[in-house]
Amino acid sequence: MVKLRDIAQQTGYSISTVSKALSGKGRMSDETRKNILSVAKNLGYTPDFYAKSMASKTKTFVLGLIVPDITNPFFAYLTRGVERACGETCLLMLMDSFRSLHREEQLIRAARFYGVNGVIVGNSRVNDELIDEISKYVPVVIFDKECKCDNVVSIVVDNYYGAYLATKHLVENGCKHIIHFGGTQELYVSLQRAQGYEAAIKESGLKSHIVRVGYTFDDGYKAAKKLLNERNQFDGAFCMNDLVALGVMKALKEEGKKVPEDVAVVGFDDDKQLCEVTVPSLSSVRQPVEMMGETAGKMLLELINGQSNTKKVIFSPSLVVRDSSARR
Amino acid sequence: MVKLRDIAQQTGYSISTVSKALSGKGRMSDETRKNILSVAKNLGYTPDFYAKSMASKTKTFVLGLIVPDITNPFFAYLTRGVERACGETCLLMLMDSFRSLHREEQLIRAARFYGVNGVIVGNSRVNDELIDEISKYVPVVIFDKECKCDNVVSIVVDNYYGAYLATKHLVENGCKHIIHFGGTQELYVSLQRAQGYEAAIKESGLKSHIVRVGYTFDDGYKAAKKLLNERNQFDGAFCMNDLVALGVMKALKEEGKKVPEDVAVVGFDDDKQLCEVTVPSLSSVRQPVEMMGETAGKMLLELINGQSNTKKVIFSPSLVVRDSSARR
DNA sequence: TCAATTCTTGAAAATGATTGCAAATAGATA
DNA sequence: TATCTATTTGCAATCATTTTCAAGAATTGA
Repeated sequence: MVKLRDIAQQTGYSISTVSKALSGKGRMSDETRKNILSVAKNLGYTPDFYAKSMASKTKTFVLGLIVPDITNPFFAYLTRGVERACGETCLLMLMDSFRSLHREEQLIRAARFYGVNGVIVGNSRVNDELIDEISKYVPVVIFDKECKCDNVVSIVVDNYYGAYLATKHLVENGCKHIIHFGGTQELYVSLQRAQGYEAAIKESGLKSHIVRVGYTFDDGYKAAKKLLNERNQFDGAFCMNDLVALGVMKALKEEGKKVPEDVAVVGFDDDKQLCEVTVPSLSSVRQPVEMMGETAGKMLLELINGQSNTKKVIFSPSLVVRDSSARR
Repeated sequence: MVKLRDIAQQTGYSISTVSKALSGKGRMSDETRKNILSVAKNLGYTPDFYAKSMASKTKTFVLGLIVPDITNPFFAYLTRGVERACGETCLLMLMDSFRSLHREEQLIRAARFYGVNGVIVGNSRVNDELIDEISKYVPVVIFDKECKCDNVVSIVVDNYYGAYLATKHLVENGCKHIIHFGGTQELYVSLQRAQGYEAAIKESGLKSHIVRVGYTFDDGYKAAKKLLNERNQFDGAFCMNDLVALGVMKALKEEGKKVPEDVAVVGFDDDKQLCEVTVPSLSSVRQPVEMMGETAGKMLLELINGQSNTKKVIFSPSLVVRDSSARR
């Protein structure tokens, strides 16, 4: 491990001169600097991060981002947003809890020991106590959850509004029987979306019909299959997420229904890899994930710098209309 | 920021005693320890990570994983594999270079200062010099690249064989005119796949037809569209990756060709989110990504522990047959 | 009561860098 | 030659912690 001392010995200069030569701060003859620089390069010198950030009081920021499942595109794009907020000024440490509560707790605790100056927790099931505890030591930004703690900023999406938008869109496209293929009841997100759906339905004088399905392709497929076999008539489907929507579409196709002519379908999440690639392409409610990530990063940096002006940021989703619901 | 000195002043003990009390290492009276601990808690003391890890030269057992694009499912699953190798014994630090060469270099250099004991570099474009340099200080595992350096293990996939498998499968399903929708020529991976395709074609006495396309959905779509408009006849398509395959399928559908009846299609990468979700579901060549990640993690741990027995690990891909190529 | 032993505690060096200030050197001017 | 200025360089303190070693206090046994 090459240190300043080694370079000093090689060149015959003092440690401080070497330091100044490398940082470009001190004044010295060109010859000296050139000499030192070349020796440093030869020896393959790299500054010790810890020593450096201890000696100079300029903090090098490391932001920690904890996600439940990195293979989920939602979190992948979230990551990208945070990264953008980091820019060149700080590094991002991404930790995947793999949906394990235990691991998530472990990671949250570990974060503050690994030189992390702040933590972003994406969509966590961790109990509030842990967040409270950790936020005493390290600023925290958290998704889809609120916290009274000083050091915490919440970032949420208006799921209600997104569901409302999607349903309204189906109504405006002439759908008369719109089924909501929803998630399980425990999840707050599911509840919000179901309520948004109901509001739009009621407003339009239609009858609401909610099926509790789940979150996977299979969940959507099976539920739709069952409904169709039971001769349930419907001409619109607002689905919990894109995967469910695709499952529904597959069932429809198998049963000889055309999308969007017979049944219009809208998903949620707007996973582009999925929505734009299928035939027909899938309409979906888009959350501005990347921007949310960027905002999270910015908020966290503000918190770290002690300028926490905001407690909560709410994002509005928008509707992306593609072929699966374009009836006209 | 509360430091040891503050606790020392409050309690009247020396800094070193305080340090020992907190770390639990030194021997001292219970009273002293209890006293120090409570004051530390009151003041909300948190150890300075930098000072700590500078003073104690202890290993942290954090593995660094650098990927070019975390939104790419391939790397997301790779990550999952590495995580599995980590288990409970070490933590994973994931860094995304966002396909920026500059950032990748920055990350590789930075890695060894963040308490990272080893680095896994996924699919890097970084020049070998940097790898050589960094591997002097920290063990490295690298994908799709080889390196003579002592501290480096390479992990590669037999792309040639994968392409061969896919093409052979099309032949066995009765295809007579199989087109390869390939990637650009620069990429080593593209070249290997094209060669595997050619070998299988030659072996079967058919005529090879390679179209240099690219890597995106649009690339596949446009190329297929063009071929069909030019009245090029083909009944089989082996594509560079799944996205290209889906593009080709969309073009086929638009031109009234049925998959797999008129044209059988096979992709590469076996991105499940894509392959299983489309209609028809897409046959694809599967790389054992997750296992590759796990192996990478294990290799790295071995390197760290100084038992580097292996220099290179080659993985065999396999073919996953789904509806898009199932003719019988 | 004295020596031996154990327990508790603190002084000080080390970690690898930064940085203000002083010293040394060189060149220029009187 | 002495003085002054500008330039170049290095000393030493600092950062927050760990850790070794030794000193001092308390306890034990004879």
